[in-house]
Amino acid sequence: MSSKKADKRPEARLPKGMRDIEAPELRAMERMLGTIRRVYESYGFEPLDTPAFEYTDALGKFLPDQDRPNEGVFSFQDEDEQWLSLRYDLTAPLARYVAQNFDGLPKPFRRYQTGPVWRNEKPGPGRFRQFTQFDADTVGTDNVAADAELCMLAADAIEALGIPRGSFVIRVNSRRILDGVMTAAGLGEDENARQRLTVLRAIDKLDRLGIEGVRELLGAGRKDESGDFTKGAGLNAAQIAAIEAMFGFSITVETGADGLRTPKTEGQFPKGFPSIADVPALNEGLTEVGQIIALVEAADYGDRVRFDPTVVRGLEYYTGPVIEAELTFEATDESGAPVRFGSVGGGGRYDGLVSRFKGTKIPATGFSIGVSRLYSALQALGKLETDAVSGPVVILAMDKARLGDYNRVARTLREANIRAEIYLGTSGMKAQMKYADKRGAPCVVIQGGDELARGEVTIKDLIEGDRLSGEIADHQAWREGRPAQFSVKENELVEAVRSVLARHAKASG
RNA sequence: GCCGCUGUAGCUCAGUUGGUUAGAGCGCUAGAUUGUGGAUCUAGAGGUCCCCUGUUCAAGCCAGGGCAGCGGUACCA
Repeated sequence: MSSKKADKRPEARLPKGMRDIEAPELRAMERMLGTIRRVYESYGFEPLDTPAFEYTDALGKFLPDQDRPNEGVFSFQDEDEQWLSLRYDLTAPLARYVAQNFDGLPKPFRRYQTGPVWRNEKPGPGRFRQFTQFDADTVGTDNVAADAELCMLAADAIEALGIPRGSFVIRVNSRRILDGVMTAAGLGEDENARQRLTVLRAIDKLDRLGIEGVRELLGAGRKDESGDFTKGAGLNAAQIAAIEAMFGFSITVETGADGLRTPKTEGQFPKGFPSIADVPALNEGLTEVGQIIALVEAADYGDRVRFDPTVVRGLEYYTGPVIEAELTFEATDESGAPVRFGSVGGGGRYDGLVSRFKGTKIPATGFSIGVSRLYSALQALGKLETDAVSGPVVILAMDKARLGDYNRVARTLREANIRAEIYLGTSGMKAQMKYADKRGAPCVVIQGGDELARGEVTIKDLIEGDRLSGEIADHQAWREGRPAQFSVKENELVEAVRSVLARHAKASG
């Protein structure tokens, strides 16, 4: 029988696409962020933090013809009716910060930043509405050395996290190459803007759908397994062949007698289309990617960074080189099904983002790691020490009148750098033992009337006790035998606890 | 947004052609055991059978509508 009162109780539940992160993951995540931070710091980037929300117009998310914030971002109105939005990445707030503080900043300005971002989209497996990014950006230079550096930074960060060389690749392309190819294919005019977007989306899906699927999307369209039809770009066979020709473009680096490296590009369109040298955007794009490849090869990153004309990235603001960090190994999930991790980070050059706020041109380039995705990958690779922190030593509250003494015991352990806590509940000894077990305590400290009278403390090694329990079937014997416990004088407490901790550190290491 | 699948205890699930008081395992709480986490045994708590409407003497089961979750797809700064 449910009362009306009960019906009014709120349901304890998470908003969809949100999640709680508990101690083991939180600790592993923090170690991971520390590793990435050290790499970013080593390249000279400075930390910056900005607020979770910004004025919506500063984030640049207005629909062209509507006075309301775009869907996809969480927005609300301030008391003065101005629209505010939760940040959906860390780049837009950076652009605002740089524009606002431009005169006082060193140029180029280099900063790193991590924190949660929010997107109001349908959540999926491994996709949440709140997630963490870790960005490094260089603002105020159009030097491709900045883009090349980001490729190396990405490789260093991923490797520092324990992903071995050969299990990941940093793929580089340029938006100008894509634009040039589309121009060559006859899609350069303004009226083809929509078609160009469709073409980019189709190319972006090459790794997932294969060449056949991309052909369908470039042509009439494609029907997926669920029966849903995706309209294609409507290109003719010759145009499709021209786009496909791009997949064969290559860049090689030649080292001359003087030790200087010169990039050499190769590729050609089918008959009836211009040569690549005759399309300015394409030429510039290949040149800048060639320079990046030459720079990373000179620094011995050539095995981890390579040109890939199918990299597209976001459609909205990239203007030059685009980079994507991809994991190339496969793993299996709990049910044994294969999982591909794919992209764990990306970025590129966005020359228009800061300029939105100022009249002058301020080029910028950046790279962003998708922290949660990378975390799942590390987990699948077994590169996370999730149990690196053991539970605290639990001091049993045997006698309430003696809480003062127990506090002294706790303090002694803490001063010796040992995590320790007094049982703070009100239940009896049995429940306290269960509590210590559940907390993952390596041992408990027992000081009841017997020990007090002798000036001693009893230490029970829970891990050793658990092991011994396998050999004891009879509960009476288990209980009365008091396995894995011993008593020492009060002043030997720290030493005794340390010996227990050391025993298990060895056993697990 | 579109397509498909699934909704029964905290979790995983069973539930007969529609038939009385809806079950199991695990988990949880307590006792056997007043100073001992495991094992064993016993007991207990825990249910809007997703919601609404309909069919029927009778609905967890049938029909219609809705909602939610999952999977795929689209979009993704």
